[in-house]
Amino acid sequence: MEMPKVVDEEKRRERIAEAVWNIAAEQGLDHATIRAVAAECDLSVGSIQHSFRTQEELKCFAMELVVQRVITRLNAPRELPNHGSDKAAAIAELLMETMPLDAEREKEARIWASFSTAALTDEKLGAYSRQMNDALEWFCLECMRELSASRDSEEDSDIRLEAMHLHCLLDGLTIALLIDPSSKHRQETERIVRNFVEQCTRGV
Amino acid sequence: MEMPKVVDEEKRRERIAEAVWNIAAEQGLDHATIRAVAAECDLSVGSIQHSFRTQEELKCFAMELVVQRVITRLNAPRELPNHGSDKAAAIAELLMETMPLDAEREKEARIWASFSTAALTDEKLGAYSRQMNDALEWFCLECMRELSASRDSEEDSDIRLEAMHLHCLLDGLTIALLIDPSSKHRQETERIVRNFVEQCTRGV
DNA sequence: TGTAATAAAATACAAATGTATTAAAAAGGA
DNA sequence: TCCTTTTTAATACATTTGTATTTTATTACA
Repeated sequence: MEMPKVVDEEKRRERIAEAVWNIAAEQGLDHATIRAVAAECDLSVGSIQHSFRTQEELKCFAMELVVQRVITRLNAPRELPNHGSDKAAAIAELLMETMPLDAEREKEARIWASFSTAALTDEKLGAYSRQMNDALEWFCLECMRELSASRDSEEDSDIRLEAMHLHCLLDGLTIALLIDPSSKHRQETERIVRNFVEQCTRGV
Repeated sequence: MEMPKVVDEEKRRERIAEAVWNIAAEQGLDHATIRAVAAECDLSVGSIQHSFRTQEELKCFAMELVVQRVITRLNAPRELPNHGSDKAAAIAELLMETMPLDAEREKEARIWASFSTAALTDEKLGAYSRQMNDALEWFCLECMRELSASRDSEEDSDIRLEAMHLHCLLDGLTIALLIDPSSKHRQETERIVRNFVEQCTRGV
């Protein structure tokens, strides 16, 4: 007497959210109107409305999902070489993967930028922005702990500060690459990240 | 037979542009509709239209003006102590002034963030974004040159890279402060900037 | 197969928005 | 004071946008 529920509602919602991402990356979040989103994911406006009562709900979900995916990836278990320069190199690679060095990650970074900026003037989105920020900070902290493990124990507050330094550096490098994604700029980005890691292994 | 021109047209345009800034900082650039701008600066829609033919023209001018003012401030001639730790401290102060550590600068940073993000998907604004970026990069480079002047000459390319590092760090710290402007966060920001300057004076 | 429930699509509609047009007001010289 | 020009205000209008409403199509189960 009930239970039609043919389509996977959650999958549908994610598909719609991804359409929002596409538009946000290519035209800015403010262009993600219901109709534009419907066109982007080949659905009718009615379908979108069936999955999301209001546009606000849709935008929140779209940001929640992107934050959740980023966090999942940052928290993914990893194996690192046990010691020495191998480990440092591995961590540098890890950090590099967060940078928009190819088209796919550039798109992700553009999505991040548009939602983060929107979050500055939208309290609901602000919560997700802080979540994402915390996750990245934690990720940087883990990296710093790994890097400083090899050398004489340092004050934890110092490591925290260096983690925040790293975190901000990554954000800034990301922005710089979005503004100028030239290959020269990409190379400089790589060198800066590697230098940072190298300095950390040497202790300062 | 001509020349009424009572009001200073340029002043008027700047006043309107500043209204755009206010709205961008408080609600996001997409809320800066003609009517909202008119209300913000107590003018009629007709007056705005007299000064700016289209909304696009207004947004471009508003960004051009903000970029121009930032650049002017960055390029302002300064006197620095001649040598040693005094100079380093002065430069740290200089850098700190670019951070959103009070309400006024936080507002400026929010304006910067909204326009910069809009510039990612608006080619016209993109030009101004790159201008501002170059100016900040140059400013950082000057700071790094001052800091490294005291110690053995370094490769210029290394200094350039450190300048880019500093530049990105400042951008990232700015974003972090916009997301979490707590006083604890502000203190951490100050410590990171000072540590950076100090490390530069020591050479690495 | 038929029927109740659900999903999708189409339509409707009010509010907002950019801009063009028109009317009013203001201002400086003759 | 009057007249021409400019500025400001008011109005009009076509689009766009969010959302509500209505229709149509689909699906699972009896």
